[in-house]
Amino acid sequence: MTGKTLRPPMREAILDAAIDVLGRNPGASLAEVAARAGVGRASLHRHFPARDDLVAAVIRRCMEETDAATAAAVQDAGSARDTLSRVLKAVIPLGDRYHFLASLSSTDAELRARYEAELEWLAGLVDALKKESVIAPEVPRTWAAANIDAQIWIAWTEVAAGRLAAADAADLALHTLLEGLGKR
Amino acid sequence: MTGKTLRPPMREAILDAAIDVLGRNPGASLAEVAARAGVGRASLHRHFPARDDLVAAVIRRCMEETDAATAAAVQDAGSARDTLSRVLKAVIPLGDRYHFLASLSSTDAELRARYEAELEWLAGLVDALKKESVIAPEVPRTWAAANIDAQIWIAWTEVAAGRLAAADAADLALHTLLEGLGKR
DNA sequence: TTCAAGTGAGACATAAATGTATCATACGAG
DNA sequence: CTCGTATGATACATTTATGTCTCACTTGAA
Repeated sequence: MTGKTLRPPMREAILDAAIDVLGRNPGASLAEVAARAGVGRASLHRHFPARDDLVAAVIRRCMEETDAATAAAVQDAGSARDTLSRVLKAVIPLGDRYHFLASLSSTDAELRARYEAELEWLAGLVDALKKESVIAPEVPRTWAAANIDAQIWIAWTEVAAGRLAAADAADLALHTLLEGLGKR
Repeated sequence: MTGKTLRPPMREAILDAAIDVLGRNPGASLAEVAARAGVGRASLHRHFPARDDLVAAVIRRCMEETDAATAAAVQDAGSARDTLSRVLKAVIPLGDRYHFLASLSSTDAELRARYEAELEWLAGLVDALKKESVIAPEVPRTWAAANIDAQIWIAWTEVAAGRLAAADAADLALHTLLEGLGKR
């Protein structure tokens, strides 16, 4: 049948473990990643010959996941404000993935370019929000963008700690942004 | 005379370099720190025998600096809101120091305890701000505290990047907090 | 000038992570 | 059952960071 996507998805298990372990401690050893994945260290090297290969694969996977999660939120028509709301709801559950991208320092040119494109898109959303007077015109672009990133991270942290439900965290993040950046 | 505090303050230069280098990359080598300080690697080891000694000294120094900077802001009487304003103005220029403490994982019990005390104090300030109706009662304590930390970091980043003046960044951070956490 | 203390440079030993190779085995397809 | 593939365990070589040590040099004080 599918014959390819079935069978022990060891590669996926390693990537999940890497996000978890390297997300907490970027300097963690590959032995720790392999142990977390319940896999031998040698097997890890079979799938990812060098450490950089693993890191690049993790970054690529995080990008794909966040892209997939936000695709629907972005495509749907509507105001920029609604887009922001949908993006927050979609991205906050992937906070650990998103955070991995932010603390990224890959030498891979393609990944760098994709990340730059993401930042550019966020800046564009900020501009659209200003046009709708959702964000005040005198708020600097970078200030607004940094605040959106921060709210995503804070919301995910609170959810991961079990202190908030995902939906509540998204509402709180949206409200904090709209009031914090909107009023003058 | 003083004979001790004068002369090349090499120790201070090393600590400054460590904040800079380790702040950007916690896994950086001591050779990088020594090079940034313009000092031989052997000399670094004379002042800080082991890596942990350097890290602990950096953390201790960051705590002392932030304590000193906030001491006046905290002692002055006034509303919690004014205290928050003064603390932001005082701490934002030390954003790199402050950030070092947040991303800390020292095994030193004393430093851990001091850090816990700082978090406790911040939580207390949040409570006081709620009593003054500066922060809405339904905003969770941890949400508010995380937002204060985030604004300090964002403000420092913008100042360090040359995109904002320190005073403007502090005003922006205060405003973002008051509106974001205050209105319902 | 002389002397003591501190420094830089380099050699050195050690520890840890990384990457490679080998081998026995488990597992699924045929 | 048999074969081929992938895995785990292990050993190994290599690299890098760490920490120690020595020695020549500079500097400031006596």
